[in-house]
Amino acid sequence: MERDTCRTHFVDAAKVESVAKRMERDDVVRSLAETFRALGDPSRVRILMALSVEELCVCDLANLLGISISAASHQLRILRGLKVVKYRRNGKMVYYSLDDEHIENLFTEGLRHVKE
Amino acid sequence: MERDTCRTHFVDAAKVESVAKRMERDDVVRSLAETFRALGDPSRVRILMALSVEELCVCDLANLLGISISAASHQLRILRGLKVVKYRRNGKMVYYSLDDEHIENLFTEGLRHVKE
DNA sequence: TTAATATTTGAACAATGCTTCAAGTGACGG
DNA sequence: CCGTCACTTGAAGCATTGTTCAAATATTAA
Repeated sequence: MERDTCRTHFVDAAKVESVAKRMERDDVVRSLAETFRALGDPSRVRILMALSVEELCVCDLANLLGISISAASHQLRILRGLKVVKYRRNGKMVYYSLDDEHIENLFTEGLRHVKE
Repeated sequence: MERDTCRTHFVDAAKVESVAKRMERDDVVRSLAETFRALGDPSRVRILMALSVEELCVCDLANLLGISISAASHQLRILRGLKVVKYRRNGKMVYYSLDDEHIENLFTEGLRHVKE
């Protein structure tokens, strides 16, 4: 059935089996990928960077990143949906901040990696 | 010039200025985003998951994930290019493993986040 | 060298994503 | 209630991405 696999039996079936047992469920894999993808955009990385310093309103964020308020809001919506950022409303303004310390850690660990 | 910004002066210019100083250079932002995006795909998350257990050849990986060898190789190329995984050749086989412990940490920290 | 195997690569196609523009909420003040 | 301001949302257009198929490379064995 599998047409595109290795023809020999050099595949270590036992090894594959033992690794297979350690794999997470599909929905976990899916949301993990979604979360990483959410962080995989320059504007959204800058948002994380800014919010790792302090909370900001949408307007300040947009000014800081040099993008339109609409664009900023769209990005924040994605991050919000994945619990990367949280927000609080104060009158007309909405202030965003990082959701939890896992995000902070993800961000700093990522930074360390790209900086070698 | 900026047409889509807030009209009032409720923008906290001092705050924005101080945050702006803490922002990383553009190329750092760019590669951080690239790295996160590289992790932002279910197949590639599974690759990380598998390789966090032990090194595997392309064929075993493809079997494990249920994707074609060609597809696996394409994904590995992306991860290789971003120093997420490294490889060693042994005869005809190529064994892949995670590049460094930053990646391992990124992965486990991400897992913790999606699992609440 | 030739054949076989493991992996890589290129091109093409459908699907997804980011940005912009325009219209829609929600909150406050007059 | 009406207008304004901060923000959100929907739709359209264009770019990017993941997969597949086919052809190419690399290594080993005969």
